[in-house]
Amino acid sequence: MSCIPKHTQTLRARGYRMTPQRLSILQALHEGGHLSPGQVYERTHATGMTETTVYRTLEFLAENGVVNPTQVGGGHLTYELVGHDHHHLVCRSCGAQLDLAPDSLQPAISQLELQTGYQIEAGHMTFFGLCPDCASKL
Amino acid sequence: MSCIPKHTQTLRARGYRMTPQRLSILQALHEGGHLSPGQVYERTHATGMTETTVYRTLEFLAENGVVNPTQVGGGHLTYELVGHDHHHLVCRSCGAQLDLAPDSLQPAISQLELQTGYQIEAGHMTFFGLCPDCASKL
DNA sequence: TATGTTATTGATAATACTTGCAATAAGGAG
DNA sequence: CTCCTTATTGCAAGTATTATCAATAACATA
Repeated sequence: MSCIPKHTQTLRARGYRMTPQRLSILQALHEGGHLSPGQVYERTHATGMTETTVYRTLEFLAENGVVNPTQVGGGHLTYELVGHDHHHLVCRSCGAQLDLAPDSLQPAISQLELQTGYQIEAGHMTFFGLCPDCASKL
Repeated sequence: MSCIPKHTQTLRARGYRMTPQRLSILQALHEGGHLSPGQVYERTHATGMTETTVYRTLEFLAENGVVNPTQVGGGHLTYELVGHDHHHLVCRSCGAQLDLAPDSLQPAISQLELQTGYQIEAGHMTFFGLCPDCASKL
């Protein structure tokens, strides 16, 4: 079951349009998990996708809450569909990555929502730190 | 009082060197708060700084825990000295930003450290969400 | 189903960022 | 103080990302 029709509705309701390019990118993210703009382009350019469109569409989808932008490692951005939520913990020294349960931050986030009145969408946060191995070596 | 001598020691202890370029970049961050690579370059190129060196040095300092890379808004990275810790909450619709107290995440982070064994350095996290105004409009 | 409005795309050009390598200089050893 | 090792820099060339604008096509309406 795909959640793509739902996103189509969301966008239409706001006056935007669903296009083959947007569908193709959503499909790629649905199958691929986190992908960088370059990886999205690789998976979609067979159908006549442009790099410009990939970048623009990913940013557009992020603004509309359909995908989450995530900073993994050294300053590079990846994107993933909302609803595939989980958090990352990456070692700043060796780069080792750990996935964290989506609700591991829930208490903290609920607390922040109460304090600020914001409706927080923190489906995909990345924390940096030192893994036990590297911490013991430094 | 500057904390730069302390960072010099840290780097030397690991076999790295302190250079005029690194000092100049640390100084700029000390005065400027968060800065993008471009902003760092603007503030330092009078002394003969290269763009390449700015990018390389910021990445180097981040790897060594001297600066925090922070993703603010649409995929662009800024850096700031550690020790100026606080978190951000930015509205994905109108861009409004709120600063959060540095210890507002402490309980959650301590919890994660226990679970994973990692030593987490989350001095500067950015959360996205909807501010009360935008939430009511959509 | 045909039509009009306007969101979206693609091509091009500009800017931002990264990589490779030879030349330089930090800082430990003598 | 001088020399040596090698971390660091600058240059030049490559790749990634963003901006501009005319041409296209989604989809609401009749």
